[in-house]
Amino acid sequence: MNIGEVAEACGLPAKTIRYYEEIGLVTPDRKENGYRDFPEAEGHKLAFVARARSLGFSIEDCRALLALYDDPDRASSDVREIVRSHVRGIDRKIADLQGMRDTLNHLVERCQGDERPECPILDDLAGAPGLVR
Amino acid sequence: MNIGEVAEACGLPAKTIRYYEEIGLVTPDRKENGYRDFPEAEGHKLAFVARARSLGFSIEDCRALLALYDDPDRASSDVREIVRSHVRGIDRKIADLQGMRDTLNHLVERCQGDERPECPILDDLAGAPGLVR
DNA sequence: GTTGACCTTCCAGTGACTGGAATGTCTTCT
DNA sequence: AGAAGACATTCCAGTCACTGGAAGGTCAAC
Repeated sequence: MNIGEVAEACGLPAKTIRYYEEIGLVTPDRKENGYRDFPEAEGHKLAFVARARSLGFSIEDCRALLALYDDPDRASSDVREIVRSHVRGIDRKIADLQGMRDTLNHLVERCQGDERPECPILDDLAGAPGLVR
Repeated sequence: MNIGEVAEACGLPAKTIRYYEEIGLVTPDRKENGYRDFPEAEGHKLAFVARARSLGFSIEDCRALLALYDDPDRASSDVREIVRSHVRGIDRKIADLQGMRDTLNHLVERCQGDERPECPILDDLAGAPGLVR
């Protein structure tokens, strides 16, 4: 399979697939003309990585997950631990974002949003002791 | 004020403050010995940016907010629009992360997490038609 | 005079791509 | 046979917001 076909199949841009080869996530063959040739297994790996990335895993997580995927003697607890740790990270991010959103929503509520310069949002950012801090 | 003092005061690393000068967010004076000298107004700007960054605003948002902060003829609606747009972005991120978390939690629930290789998580990533997809 | 804390600039690296230039190859049409 | 257009290749640079480190200058205290 050419890079274009495998890109179409797994939903990743060709540029990204070349990058994944560069960092050693996949190792396609080469045809005589220098074109990459992806056997089925490499296409599967790319689809695997695409799905893992869409679930927020880092490239290094993907590398670890791929290694487990390739290892018939893996322990499923190893997989689960990677995933659990990732979920903890996601939970932290969600909590951070919710904190920001709540603060910002309070500020937006208190701002008239008209043509006048008075603005509790700027006052807060400038360090004025607001109600919500 | 030296960079170290202002860093202490606003809670930003000195490196970050130098970077902010490089990209034109702040413009400290210079002493005869070449050291940066931050007048009070520049220290306030840094504190402003530090707070805005902690609320997730991009550097370019900070630049726009600083410009409004400096403009006595601003309209508070301009401020509010920047903030609202930022909140929309945060909401999108939260929704994305919650989607990931829910999917991952379902997968973790179905994985035994023992010494055996069978693993619904890997099956899902590999594209097996799982229950939760 | 020497230590140590502070300051300076400059360069390189992070993560995960993405864009673009310059060039080569393949397929199809005339 | 030649030309167009779609595909492929490599390499370099840029993104965002810093962060680390090297090599060196300055200042205050002992």
